[in-house]
Amino acid sequence: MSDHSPQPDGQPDGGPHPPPTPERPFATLSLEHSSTVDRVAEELRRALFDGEVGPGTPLRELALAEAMGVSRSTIREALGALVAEGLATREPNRGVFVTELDPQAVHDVGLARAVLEVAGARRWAGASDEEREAVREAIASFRDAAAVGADPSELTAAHLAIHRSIAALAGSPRLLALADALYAEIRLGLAKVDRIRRNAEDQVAAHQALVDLLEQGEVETAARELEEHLAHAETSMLEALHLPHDEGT
Amino acid sequence: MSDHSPQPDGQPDGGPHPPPTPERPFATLSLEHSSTVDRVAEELRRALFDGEVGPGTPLRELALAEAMGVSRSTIREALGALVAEGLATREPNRGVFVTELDPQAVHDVGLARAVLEVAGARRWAGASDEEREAVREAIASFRDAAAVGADPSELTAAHLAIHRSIAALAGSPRLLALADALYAEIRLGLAKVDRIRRNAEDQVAAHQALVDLLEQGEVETAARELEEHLAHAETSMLEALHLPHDEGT
DNA sequence: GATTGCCGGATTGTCGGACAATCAGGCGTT
DNA sequence: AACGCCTGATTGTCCGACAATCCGGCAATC
Repeated sequence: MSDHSPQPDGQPDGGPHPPPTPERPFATLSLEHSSTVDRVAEELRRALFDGEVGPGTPLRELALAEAMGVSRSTIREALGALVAEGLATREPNRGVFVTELDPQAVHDVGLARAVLEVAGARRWAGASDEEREAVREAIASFRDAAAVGADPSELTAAHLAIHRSIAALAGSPRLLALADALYAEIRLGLAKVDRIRRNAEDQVAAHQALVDLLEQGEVETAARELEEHLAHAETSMLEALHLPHDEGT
Repeated sequence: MSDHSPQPDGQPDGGPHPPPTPERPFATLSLEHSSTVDRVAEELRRALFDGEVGPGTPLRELALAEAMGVSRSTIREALGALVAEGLATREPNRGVFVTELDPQAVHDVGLARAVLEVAGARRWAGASDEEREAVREAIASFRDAAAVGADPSELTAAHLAIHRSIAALAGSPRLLALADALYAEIRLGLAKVDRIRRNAEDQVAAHQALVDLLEQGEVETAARELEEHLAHAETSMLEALHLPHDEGT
């Protein structure tokens, strides 16, 4: 929860820069300093999300250092970041391991999601125009992705982007940062079992219906609908995790 | 968000160990490994909360290393932890500084608090007995502290402990971890302006009334009451931060 | 045969030193 | 006053080192 928007990759912030004004001529310019640690952490995240290293796998400092051609110190710092994001777990004097999602953790993530997203949905009317528009755009992207039959991982990303935009309605960077961390954990759990996706078209329709309710001011109905949707998603994810017989690559 | 309970000191978890059973004879035993980094981080937190180093102060690696008699690497790691908790901010190539709370940040913290605590309050009936009991105990402690006229910092701690116990009602470690981070930021902001506390007895009564509502099942009323309380707390904190003329020491 | 004691390899935790890259501020030049 | 340059301070990253800790296996013990 450091810079309060780890933005674990995948969902672009959407917020374009403010236009330049006569008094502030270069307001559009910005440049992201990328430290080595950042790049290492990013690469590790990618590997986790792509399922290249499964839950429980130890992340050895020396091995990683040699593999990525950087010093052990740098790896150590990057691992610290992953641990802080919940993607990995540090066991003192034993090392850090890719986080394993037990049913309890899945439930907790579901619970936390519900609180954040319902809070966002309830604030639909009070949110800014940009925030509401972001939700519509997220749905549109999801619809497009489903239409062209994108791969499961892209569908998942687009799907989560919708929920993220809903959580963003609350207008709190800190809450959004937590939501991002939760979505990252979800992606971690779904890395290897993405195929379980049901009919994408149905999903699009369901989410569209949800937003329709919001647009019509039926906030409470939408909130209940959302909670149900999330409860369903949770059991669905539990099933997926209980059938880890994926047989070796 | 690593172990999901940084427990930034102050509020003990309250949850005692599960009793030993015939099959698990030593369930009560546990031992906290304290690494050097942990202790450094803890000492830094203390210094921040006690106002020994004010917001905006740069935390120089070399200086800290020499002062605390540890290596720069260790300091660096500890600073990373503080940054991850939001207590400090890292500016690339410039160093890490004690976080300064601008009005916008205060508002965000207030917003996030409201979401988390209201969510907890709404779940009063659904929470476990221990969690409800924790709220009552927190209030009792606060009352005691007010009665014996404890110092402001202790009062603040006891006060926040109440709100923490309410957030805990939601039953989600992840949400609670975020709440802890928020309380830590609040403590940071209040480090030097603790005296603004109004009549402690009134505060006790107000919180007692809130819990009474919950006990009576008036959840929605309690939720509204709580939101109002938090909004008030926010403006009160803003006032405090706008009068930083603390002079001397 | 189960428990205990001990050894060895692997890995982390911490240290110290080193150096390039970057930044802030001062100083002189134009 | 704006620009360019230099210097000192600080960070980012690297390397090598060593003790502490942990795991596993093997031998000794009851």
